[in-house]
Order: sequence, then structure tokens, then C-alpha cells
Amino acid sequence: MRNAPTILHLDMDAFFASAEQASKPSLRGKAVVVGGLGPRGVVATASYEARVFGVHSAMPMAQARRLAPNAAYLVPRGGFYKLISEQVMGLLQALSPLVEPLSLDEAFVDLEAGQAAWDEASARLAGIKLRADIRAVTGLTGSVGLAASKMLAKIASEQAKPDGLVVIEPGTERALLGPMPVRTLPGVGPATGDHLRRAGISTVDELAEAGEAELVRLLGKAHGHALYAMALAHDERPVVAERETKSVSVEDTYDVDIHDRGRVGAEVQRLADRCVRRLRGAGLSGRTIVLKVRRYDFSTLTRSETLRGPTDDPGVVREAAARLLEAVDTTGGVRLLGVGVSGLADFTQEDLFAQAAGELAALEPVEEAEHEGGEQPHEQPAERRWTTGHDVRHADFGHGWVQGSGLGRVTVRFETPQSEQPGRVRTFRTDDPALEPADPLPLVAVAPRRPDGPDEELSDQASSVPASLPKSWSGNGGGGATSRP
DNA sequence: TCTGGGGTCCTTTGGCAT
DNA sequence: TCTGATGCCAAAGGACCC
Repeated sequence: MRNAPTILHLDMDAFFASAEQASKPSLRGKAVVVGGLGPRGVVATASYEARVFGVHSAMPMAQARRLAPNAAYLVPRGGFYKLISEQVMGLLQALSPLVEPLSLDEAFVDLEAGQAAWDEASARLAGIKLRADIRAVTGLTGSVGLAASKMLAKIASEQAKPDGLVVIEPGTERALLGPMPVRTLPGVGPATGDHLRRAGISTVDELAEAGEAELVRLLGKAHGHALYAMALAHDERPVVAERETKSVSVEDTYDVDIHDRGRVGAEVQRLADRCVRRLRGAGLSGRTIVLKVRRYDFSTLTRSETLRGPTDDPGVVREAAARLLEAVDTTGGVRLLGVGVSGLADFTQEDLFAQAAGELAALEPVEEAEHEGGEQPHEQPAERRWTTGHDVRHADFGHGWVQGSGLGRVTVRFETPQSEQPGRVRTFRTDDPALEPADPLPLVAVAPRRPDGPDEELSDQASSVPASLPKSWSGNGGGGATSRP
């Protein structure tokens, strides 16, 4: 283990919810819950205001609504969060080439490898500057943990939340870790936690006292060894910049269980197509096709089949998935279906040429957009749909977002991330020609870039910040500063 | 109260080849 | 030729993470 806290873990605070609050001034300071809105949705992120009511990630949405009936409930806007994430990751890349993203809102950075820090003082400075830069570029807050290993950096950022920075100094690790509950350690979830509790182990110190042999006996070889090392604060895992994908899968939970066998078959075909589209989008092919079925009683089973060689042929995947389905009893109904491909290989363009034409034609008809929001396909065929929380633009009133819709009406709140007051609300007919869907605006005003010379509007706060916007925001979409209603 | 979606890694079991 | 050890692979399930 290195002797300076030069591994940095960044965790954006309540990321999805904060992004929505930044984008919609009327939600600032209010309880905001982002997640699936259907009858079987769960919470993806709750704002800190919503957490006060006991709402937290992974909680069923129905329960959240009972706890916080007055919160704003929004569906996740993945594309929007991805744009913000790219800005944040860009700032991390500027620190070091060794950046390991864990998700849209989390990453490790090896500061030493980027010569961004070499001791505690320089690491702390880098962390402070990073947090300021993130705020300047995205308008959001992130928490930073610094330590000599990944595990401890992650624990540090957890302690730093929200909007803070914590350094764990080398030498203090075991004293710090000892009294903590075992659930603090990465890899200890509900099942392992219970298992250990029944064995009389509830703190990290007790884990270390139990000894390696005992932990291996209780939890198996890999898990036992790993956990013992963690308990002693030993963690030599390097920060890895690129990790290759091992599997690609898609799945849908249905609002009501599907009983009709024909419908189940049709859904599996759709999922197979969607899965192949994703597979191809990533430039991959795979050998093993996996079908996943969750039944009415939540019992889950998987069936898989390994082909002789890798494929990205939609017909082949569809047929394999259909074969696998034949072996599954679905009487009683299914609540979830999924199709995945693993055993991946990079395909070369040549592989594809021979088959490309026919297969692409076979895939074309299905629209990805149909699936937005996880809803069932067949409703309101031609009518325009206004999704709550999504951005819109009105010819007369400017930029806003959909607050709700129904009964042929759509309610819009007109405000932008730069509005200082909550915007005004207006209701339109859903077919109002003056109303159209719009892209999200950047959360921080960007001065139009001139051929040379500095960005004046940014120069106060963030002179040192590379004004890097993701492509989708660097074009003319960035009218945020000039389009106040 | 009723449990998403997209992943990763590990374990167990059984078949098959050496 | 039979048997055992060994090791690999496929299949299934489960825990965990964000």
C-alpha cells in the first residue's frame, strides 16, 4: 500500500435528484424523488430533502409516496445525466490518465499516476480544487474521499457526504475502521451481513479477530480472503482505467403480470432485438444467450445456451431465446423478462459484412423510443406524449418543462437553470403546435466562445477550468444564459 | 410494503476429456 | 480396460454494486 493518500474517490451528491433541482429552480430546496413512476417502480435517487422523510434508493416508489406525498416525482433522464457525467469525468481526466468510472456519478482517480499529487498536502489541494471545478462547471456538488487505497478512499467519500472532503491519513486506517459495522466494507451486503451477525461478528475489529480461516469457512474462499484483507485495511487493487464489457442485457418489468404465453413469446423476441441492437452498438458479439424470467411470486430463473461461436445476428439470438423459453413454465404469470448475451468477443467489421444487409433490415422497424419510461407499448398511437420532467420549448413563452399532462392538456413550468425565481406555470392542449420537445439546457451558463480571448463570464469563478462541454452541449443548444423568460 | 435495470463476480454441480 | 484425479467448460443461482 502506498504511503500517501493519493487515491481519490469522487461521489456526486444525490446525483439524479440534484441534477433535476439544478435544472428546475422551482424544485430547489424541495423533496425530489427520481425513479420509475409505474406501479412497480423503485427509487433511484432521493434528494436530501426527501431523505428527511425516510425515502432512500431502492425503496419501492409506492412506499416513498406514502412517506413523502408532497415530493416531486420524476422519471430519470439518462441522457441528461450522461452529459453532466461527461463534464465531470473530463475534469477527472485532467488530473490523471488513471480514472476508473464506477457509474455515472462515481469514479476513482490515481492522483500519483497523473502527478497531480504526491503527498497529503498536495492531494488535499487537488481534492479541494476538483470540488470547486465541479461546482463551477456543472453547478452540482460532489464529495471527495482521499486515502491510500480504493476501499478507504470510498469510505472517506461516504463520510464526506454531502458536499465535503475527507482525508484518511496513512497509519490511521485500522483505528478508524475497527469500530465500524461490517456493512461499511464493500462487498458486505444484506446476506453477508446477516451471515456474519449470526456468527457473532458485527464490527470490522471482530472480523479481523475472527481470523482468515474462520472467514473462509463462513463465506467461502474468495469472499473470505478478500474480507479478511479489507478488515486489516489491506487493499492493493489498482485503479484501472479501461475495463472491458463482459455481458450485455436488457430486461423489462411489466406493470401487470403477463399470463398469455403468446404475449410472453412476443416480448422475448422484442427483448432479443433490443439486446442485439445494444450489442452491435457496442461493436460486440457473444456466444452465450441468457433468458431471464421472474415469475409472479418474484422467484427468478435463468436459462442459457452457448453457441459454437459468437454472434450478433438478431435471428440467431431470437431463436435461441425462444428455445430457452420453451423449457420454462410460465403458468401463474411473469412479472419480468430479460435477454442477455455474454461470452463476448470484439467483432471485426468483416464478420458483419456478409450478413449485414438482411439483418439490419430485420431490426429496423423497432423503435427504441417506444420504450422510454418502461411503459407498455400500445397506448395513444399517434398523439404526442409529454413526459413529466422533460424539457419543452414554446414559441411564445420559451423554455420550460412538463409538470404534468393528461385529459388532452399539458402543464408546463417556464424556467431555465438560470432562472432566479420559480417560473410561471401554463396549461396547453397536448396538440398545441407552438409547443415542442426540447433538449435540456446546460446547468451553468456558458459564454459563447470567441475565436480567441477568454470566456469572460467564467473568468471569475473558474479561470482554471477547461470549458469542456460534451458535444451535444457545445453547439447552439447552449442558449441557457440568453433565454430567460 | 412489495420489491428497477444494468452490470460484476463467485460458488456449486455435472459432463466430458485427458 | 477400468478407475481415479484433475481440470475445463457450461449452466444455474446468488450476492452485491450503483
